Amino acid sequence: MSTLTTKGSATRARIIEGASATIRELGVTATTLDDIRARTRTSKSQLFHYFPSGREELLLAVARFEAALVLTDQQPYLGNLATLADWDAWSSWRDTVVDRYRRQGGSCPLNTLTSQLGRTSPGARAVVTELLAHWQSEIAAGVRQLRDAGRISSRLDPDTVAAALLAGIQGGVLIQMATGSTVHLEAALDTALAQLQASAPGVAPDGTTPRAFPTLAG
Amino acid sequence: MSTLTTKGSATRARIIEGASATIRELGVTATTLDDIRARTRTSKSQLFHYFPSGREELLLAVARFEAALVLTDQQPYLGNLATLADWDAWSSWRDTVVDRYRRQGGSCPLNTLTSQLGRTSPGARAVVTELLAHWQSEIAAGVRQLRDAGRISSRLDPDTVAAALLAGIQGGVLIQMATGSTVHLEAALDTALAQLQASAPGVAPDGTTPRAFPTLAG
DNA sequence: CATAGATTGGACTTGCCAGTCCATTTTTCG
DNA sequence: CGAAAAATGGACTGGCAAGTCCAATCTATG
Repeated sequence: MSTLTTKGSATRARIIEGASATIRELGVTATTLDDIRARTRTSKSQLFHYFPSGREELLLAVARFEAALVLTDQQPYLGNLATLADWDAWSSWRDTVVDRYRRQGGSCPLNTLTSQLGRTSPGARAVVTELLAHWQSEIAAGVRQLRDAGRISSRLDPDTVAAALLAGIQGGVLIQMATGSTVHLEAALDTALAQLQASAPGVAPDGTTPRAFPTLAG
Repeated sequence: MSTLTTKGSATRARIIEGASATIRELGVTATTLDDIRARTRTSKSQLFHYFPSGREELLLAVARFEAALVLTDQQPYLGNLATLADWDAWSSWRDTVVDRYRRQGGSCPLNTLTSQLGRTSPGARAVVTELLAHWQSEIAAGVRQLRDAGRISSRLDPDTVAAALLAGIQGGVLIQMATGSTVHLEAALDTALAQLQASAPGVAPDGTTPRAFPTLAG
């Protein structure tokens, strides 16, 4: 690998971003190198100069890019979860997640990339796995915070709760991809948060709670 | 469309099943018509005889086939949910779901098919949407049953709970595809069931319950 | 400035794969 | 049986898309 000049790394970044955008529009399968070339105004040799082993390598770079995007995008909210022990932090995080995916209109490039690369390339699998682990650990930290502050039942295991919550989010997004609606995503988030809150000491057995957090009243 | 003879429909079915199996192994994108031909010992003309508009049409038929498979596979357990109002029914359903996907080893052809066809073909989208709706309504019926029997809080909305549960399952399977592990799937199911049970009238605020159902003890 | 290495343009090759076509065989049914 | 319809075999086409290659240009730096 030759050392990149300023110009070089700019081009490389342009390719990745363009590829990412193209994939969002067309899907991984339908996206060809020529589509990417067209959007990024690059030549064949540039693509293979910066990603010598070709398409796979570029797609992997896109996966990393998308993963980083998700994290930097969520991080402030996740950070709040881990430090505030405050229902409002959870509530606004919930809204952020829903907003993000609603705006994204059900594309989730990472899911698509996983479908295509997951089987073939262990690298892509690792990227996704690490993203999930990171995400989950931040959620778990938030749950632990709540538990230590005595705001949820001490019988809830933070890691299990976080795993379930993450699964709900991923599934909600997946379903959004098929149906176009975010109701499942919202149901997953709201249900999980309601569960946390309902477990709080001092909440009546039937779920009635004096706090202002949304519950699942029928 | 010419009328199918016995032999004809047998061949057609063989193609669909073979395609389904091939896709499980190779993924949708990597599966070519020749792969399917090889496995099903058919000729090009047969493929296009039974699926005149080609690959897309065949894939759609596979999607329908898989959807039907999931439903007939789950139906007895789902039926129990809707009639028994019994924690054991839920527990064994939970085990069935986990078993099914664990045995399947994280392939989920429907997810893969959605990724590839969802964008292009509205037909595939419809198949998945309908499968999800069906599945969800069966779960919701079970939850309603529990509620009417007074075994869970009346404040839980069956449809919302079912939507969240379904999202958790789908997400769990999706994560299994990336990580190879079913812990998220199990966490989603266990958390949801624990939530239902914890909401039962007579359960202590901290989640302590006299019943034998697994809880999320830390 | 000079040169080595980085960057870029784009024509060309290669191979694959969906889809076409027609000839042949098999089945149905009057 | 015998014609019509259905089923099958497999060669062939056409196009597309990934990857190669080399010549031409830029950029860093001594």
